[in-house]
Amino acid sequence: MTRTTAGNRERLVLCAADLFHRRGFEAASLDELLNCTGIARSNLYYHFPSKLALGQAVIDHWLDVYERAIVAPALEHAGEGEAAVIRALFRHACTTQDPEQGRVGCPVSRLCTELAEAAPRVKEEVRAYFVGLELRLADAFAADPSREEARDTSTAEGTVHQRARRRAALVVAALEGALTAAGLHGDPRTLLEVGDTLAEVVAEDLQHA
Amino acid sequence: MTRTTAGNRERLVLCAADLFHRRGFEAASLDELLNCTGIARSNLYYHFPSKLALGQAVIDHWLDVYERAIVAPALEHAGEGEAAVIRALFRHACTTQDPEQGRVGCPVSRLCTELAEAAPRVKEEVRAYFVGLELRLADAFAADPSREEARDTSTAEGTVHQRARRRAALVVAALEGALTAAGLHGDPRTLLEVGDTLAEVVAEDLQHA
DNA sequence: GTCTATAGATTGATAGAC
DNA sequence: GTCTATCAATCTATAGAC
Repeated sequence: MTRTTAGNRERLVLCAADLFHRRGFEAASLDELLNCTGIARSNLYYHFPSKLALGQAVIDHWLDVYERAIVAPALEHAGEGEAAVIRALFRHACTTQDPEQGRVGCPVSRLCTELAEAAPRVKEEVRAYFVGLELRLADAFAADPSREEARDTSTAEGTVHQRARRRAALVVAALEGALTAAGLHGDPRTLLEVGDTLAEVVAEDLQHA
Repeated sequence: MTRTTAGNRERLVLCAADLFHRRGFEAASLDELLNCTGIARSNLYYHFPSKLALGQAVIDHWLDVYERAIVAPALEHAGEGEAAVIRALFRHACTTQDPEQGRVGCPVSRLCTELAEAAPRVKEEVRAYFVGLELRLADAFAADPSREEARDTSTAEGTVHQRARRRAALVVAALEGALTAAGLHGDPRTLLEVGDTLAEVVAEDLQHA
C-alpha cells in the first residue's frame, strides 16, 4: 500500500525542512537526515531523484507554512486597517521562530538563496510568491478605511493603489529584514518591536498624508 | 620578503569574499578559490589554519565594506535630517549590488548565517556591529532638527532617543530586507524604492508626531 | 517500497621538498 | 613562503536483493 510511502515521504520533507533551516542546505548531509528519520538511503532516492529535488520540495513546504502561519492570518485583519495588518504580520511571524531549537530567521529566504544557483526555478517560484504577496498587501492597504486620501475624491484610484504598493514592498522588506535580525539576536521579540514601530509610523503617515 | 605573502593573503580574502558571496560558504570549494587565484593549496593553509578561519577573515572584509561603502557615507548626511540619512543609506547600499556578476543581497548576512553554527564568535561580531549601527543611527535620528518633538520641551530627552532607537531598528531591518529583496528580484532599484518609501513615511511621521 | 552494500567523485587538510 | 603530491574523510548517488 502507498500509506507507508506517503508517510516516509512526508517525514523526509518535514525533517529535511528542519535540518535545512538550521544547518543550511549544503551543510546538511543526507546521512544526518537519514539517521534522524530512520529511513534508508535508497528509499530517499525512491521518493526524490536528487538532494536538489528534495530541496525544492522543502521550499514548497516552507512557502506553505509562510502562507498559512503568517500571511493568511494577517490578511484576516484587512478590515481593521493597514496598521492592524502590519502588526498581525509581524506577530504571526514571531510564532515561527524557535531560538531554543536553533530555528531562527526566514527559512524561505535562506533556502532560496542557497538553491537559487543550482535551481533557478526555485528562485522564480519564491519571487512569484513574494510579488503576489506584495500585491495582496497593497490591495488590503488601499482599502484601509482610515486613509485620508481614500475620502479625497481628487485623488485618483490608481495613485492610491500605487502608493499602497510601495508601502507593501516596504512592509515585506521590513518583515524579511526583521526575521534576519531576530535570527541574529536570537530573540523573536525583535519582530514585535520592528512591526509595532512600522505600524505606528505608517498609521501616522496615513492620517496626515 | 613579506611583500608577496601579504599580496597572496589579500588576494585570497578578496577572491574568497566574492566566491562565498555568490556561491555560499559551504558550496564554494577551495579548489575553485585556488584555481581562481592561481595560488597553491598549501599556501592557503600557511595563511589560514582552516577554511573556517578564512571565512572569518572574509566576514571582517565584508563588515569593512559595509561600513565604508554604506554606513559611513550615509551618516555624513546626519545634519540634513533623518529622511536624508535613510535615503543615503539605501542609495549607497544600491552600489554594492552587481546582478550581472551574480553578487546580490547582503554578503554579511548570508555569510554570517552560514558561519554562525560553526563559529559563534562570528555571529557575535556581526551582531555587535549591527547593535552599534542601530545606536549610531539613533543618535543621528534624535538630532534631526526637523523633528517636532525636539522643539517640544515637554518631551524628555530619553523618550526622544528611545523612539529614535526604535526607528533605527526599523531602518536596519528594512535595509537588510531590501537587500534580500533586491537579490531575489535581481534588481538593485528595489533598494531605492524601499528606501524612498521609508524616508517619506518617516518624514511625514516626524512632522506630525 | 524498502532494504544493505558499494561505487565514484569531491572535499578539506597534511607531508615534505625547495 | 611557496610549491607538488597525497591522504583520509565525507558526501551524493546507484546497484541489486527482498
